[in-house]
Amino acid sequence: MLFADRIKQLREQKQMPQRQLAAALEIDTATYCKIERGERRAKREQVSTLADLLETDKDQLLNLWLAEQIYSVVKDEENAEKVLDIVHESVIEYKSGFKK
Amino acid sequence: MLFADRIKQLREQKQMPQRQLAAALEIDTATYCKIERGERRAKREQVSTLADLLETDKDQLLNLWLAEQIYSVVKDEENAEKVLDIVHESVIEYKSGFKK
DNA sequence: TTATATTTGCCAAATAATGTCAAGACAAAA
DNA sequence: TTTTGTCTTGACATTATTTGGCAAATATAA
Repeated sequence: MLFADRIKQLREQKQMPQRQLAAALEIDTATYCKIERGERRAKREQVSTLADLLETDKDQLLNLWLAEQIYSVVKDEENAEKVLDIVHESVIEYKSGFKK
Repeated sequence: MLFADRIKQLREQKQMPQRQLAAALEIDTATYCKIERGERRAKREQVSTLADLLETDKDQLLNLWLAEQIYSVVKDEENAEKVLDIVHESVIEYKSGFKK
């Protein structure tokens, strides 16, 4: 489950209306609705705010937020798994000090 | 090695000037230069054209092209690997028929 | 019904991406 | 040094994408 589904799940668990979250993010409820349905992307700072309001772990939620962005790149790709492997390799190389 | 580095490597192996590839892609050499340096993103169709000119496998090059896009999302992230794992999971779920 | 919540479509504004031009840097000759 | 060709950079205009709001439509309750 990625970001959009997750914040919806959390919100429903807490029985909060979208309106309340939208207000906290200072956006229209329609916009918030779109974020929850994956039609709009939340901003990074908004993820943090949401984690607070929904009382969930910031890092975990941020990971889902990032995952959703990546997913949108590969979701229709035949070789999605292979591509992810390639990136995984690059991340490891990067961390091992082979910067840039 | 991701897309940008790879096309540069191939071009140098074949000792072709950027000018030649730029012409084939119908873009300015400056633009091509930026693509090769990762400052601009090639279009999907351009990847195919490049694979032809550089005589390399299309799918493989396309994978690198996708990888580069993903990498740009997670490269500065602490939890890059974890995020990739999450996406990997989602991809598997998707393929297993749990559409949408 | 009435009230509240969510969703949708459309629009304008904001933001990001793209490509070109002109100039600069650089190396290898000549 | 001057020339030639290649590559790179920065500023800028153009284009494309994203964003959020509004209003209307559709649910969901009460």
